[in-house]
Amino acid sequence: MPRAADTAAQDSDFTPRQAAVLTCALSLLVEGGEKGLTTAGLARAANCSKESLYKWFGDRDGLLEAVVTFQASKVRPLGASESALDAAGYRRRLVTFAHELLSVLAGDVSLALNRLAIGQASRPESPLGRLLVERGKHSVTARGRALLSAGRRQRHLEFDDATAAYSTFYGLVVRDVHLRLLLGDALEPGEDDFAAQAEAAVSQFCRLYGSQRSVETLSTS
Amino acid sequence: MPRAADTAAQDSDFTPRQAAVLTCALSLLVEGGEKGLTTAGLARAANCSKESLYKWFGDRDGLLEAVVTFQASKVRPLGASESALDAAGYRRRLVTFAHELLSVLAGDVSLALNRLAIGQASRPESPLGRLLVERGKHSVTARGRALLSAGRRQRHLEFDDATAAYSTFYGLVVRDVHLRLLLGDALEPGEDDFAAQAEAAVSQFCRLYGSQRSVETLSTS
DNA sequence: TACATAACGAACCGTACGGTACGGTTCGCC
DNA sequence: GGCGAACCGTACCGTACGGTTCGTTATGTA
Repeated sequence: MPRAADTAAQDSDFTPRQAAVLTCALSLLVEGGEKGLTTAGLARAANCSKESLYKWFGDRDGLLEAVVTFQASKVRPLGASESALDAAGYRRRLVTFAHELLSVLAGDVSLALNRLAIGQASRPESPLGRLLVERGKHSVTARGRALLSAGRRQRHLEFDDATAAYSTFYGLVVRDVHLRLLLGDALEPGEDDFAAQAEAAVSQFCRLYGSQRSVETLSTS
Repeated sequence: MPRAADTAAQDSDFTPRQAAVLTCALSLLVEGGEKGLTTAGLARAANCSKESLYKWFGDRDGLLEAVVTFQASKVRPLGASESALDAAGYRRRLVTFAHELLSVLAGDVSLALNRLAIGQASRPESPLGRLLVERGKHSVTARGRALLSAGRRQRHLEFDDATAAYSTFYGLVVRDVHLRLLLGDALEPGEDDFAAQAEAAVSQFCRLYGSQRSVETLSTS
């Protein structure tokens, strides 16, 4: 009985059949949460046998892990092109990033997977939360830090610690929106206008971190 | 105020015995998450019979609901005294509030209950998340908004929308710390120094919202 | 055509949990 | 003292789910 964790982690590329099954598992997870994803239910919905599920993923934990890995493998792209921009152009880049961040966090699958990982947090032996953070969140964070560092290099921003600066950026953009969505709370009218929220957050961020040269251009919308 | 007294009395509707059982349920919930709270387990741990549980709380959902309202009823206090302060004193009040906010969110029972509510979010018919938000989060939010409004009245702060201002305050203070704690992630060294984090966040907040008169005093730590 | 590999589908098992029923015990009240 | 309500402890039932086994059905290869 090979450890499902190993096989799933090593070959992150699944066969087309497995990918279809995992996609189906994701949709089951979106509606119904963790309780909505049962082995029998997945087998029925995906027209496969439970035997295959256990052969491919080892056990239920392996299946959950594979779902997370599978989803993370789809969100790989977007290696932010590092071109020099003037202050206004750089500001637009920040706004775009903030907008994307909000959109991703508010997405159905993101919410479902985060709920799943949080539900497993009490079980320290199955590090699903860690996995989710490392494969999903860290890549976004890295992109954000790189974007801010590029801004510093081009003298649009001023800060010492890129990590701290990105943390502030994240806080200004996301606030408690992510948590409330996770709780099933509906957004107030206006809060769901992610473009406007991103604009406002970037304005605030630039008032805190904009360089003297650029702060006027950066902070005004 | 008859209304408030009425609801407050109804909230603490539990007999001492029931309160003891609910306290026990909370500790079961802290270790083991939702899976750790079973009717049989609670009956055994609290030395009561399952029959009594079902008599008092109806069913398991009723029990969960009772746990949430019970915990919320304990977090009632702290009706922020509304005294006029100079800029430095007001700033200290903000820092204290931010520190308390972080401490509460990082507490064991808060994390356990938030995880519970998030886990139930996929089931729209049992509005546990709503309940948690309304009884716990809203009271904190209301206190925060009142604190900011007091600051505006005393000309320490300047803003139009108190709700938006508090949202920014929350974002600067909490960032992604709450979510990462919910995911079971450990805080980086330095991040667990809530006093320092609160100081830094308040400095940033005052740079954004401090009045011209007070911004110098408010923003320097 | 004969054989092998893989997967399907259905039946099955053990367990854990929500919910119920029942006998025995304690405690307050008349 | 006697009565009834509340409660405890336990045994029990039905169900749902994770995991296993097995007979059958392709599909591909020599």
